[in-house]
Amino acid sequence: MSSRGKIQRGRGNAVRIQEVRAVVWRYYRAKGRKLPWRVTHNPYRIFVSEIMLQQTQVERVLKKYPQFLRAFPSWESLARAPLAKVLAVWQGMGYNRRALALRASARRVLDEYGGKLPRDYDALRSLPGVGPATAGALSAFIFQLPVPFLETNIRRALLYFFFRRTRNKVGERELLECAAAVLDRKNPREWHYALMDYGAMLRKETPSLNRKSEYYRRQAPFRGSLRELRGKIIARVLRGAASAAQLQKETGRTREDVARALVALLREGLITKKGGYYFPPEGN
DNA sequence: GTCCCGGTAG
DNA sequence: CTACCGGGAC
Repeated sequence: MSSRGKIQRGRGNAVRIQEVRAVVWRYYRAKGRKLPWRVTHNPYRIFVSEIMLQQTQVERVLKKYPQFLRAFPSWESLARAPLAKVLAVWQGMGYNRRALALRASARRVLDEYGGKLPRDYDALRSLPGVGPATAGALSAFIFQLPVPFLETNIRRALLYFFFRRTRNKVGERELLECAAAVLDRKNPREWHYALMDYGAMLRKETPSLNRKSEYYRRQAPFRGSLRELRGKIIARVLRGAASAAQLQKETGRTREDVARALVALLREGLITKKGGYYFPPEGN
């Protein structure tokens, strides 16, 4: 913590932390969101939701989540599913590599951990598609462990509570220390739900709060990007095999762009190629 | 049309 | 640090 940090030990700060907790809990009791992945304790279901929620708004996940769980209700069913099927169900979520990572994680949970998600943070962190935010969320939501973590809503809430008058950018370390300080160790699961809901509320009330975070990055435009093209190619190939020429014509993009996208998608295993035609990934 | 929102991996 | 998706707000 920096010298002017807001959460150094001391009587005043202890009071401040109690106030923050009280505000957050009060808001949660009144306006907390009842989300499908919050009413379950099934590790698989919570794991799926956390992968889906990466870089993806709650409203979109709400739509896809039940469909995905119907198609793949367990670690086993997901692990055995053909990649093409998983990608097909995933369509609309964006960032298709998450679907690969999700199935790969299911396989590792079965093969390495006998179908039981490990409690250990580093073991979670080593699963494909699981970074610090997701590992922390899984620790809290599945295992009720007091692991502080940062994601966008938590970041926003902490900036609001502890750095509202600060002019400078706030670093991740500082924010993580705040997260650890306010964490209610009696109930980490509900505490993080509450803090995230508070942050989500702030987004509507005070836009752009997160720009005070060092973590904040402005995004490259989506229109005309390779990302957009990749998504289109995957969606197209799932409907039926296509040649590069077809893909170029149908997407209206340059041959170079199409070639670049195809090479990358092949390398990542999101498509396959046979006799000049591109297909969804092969079975098993 | 332009901008905004959101974690992980290489 | 950069690449990865898509929908919704303005």
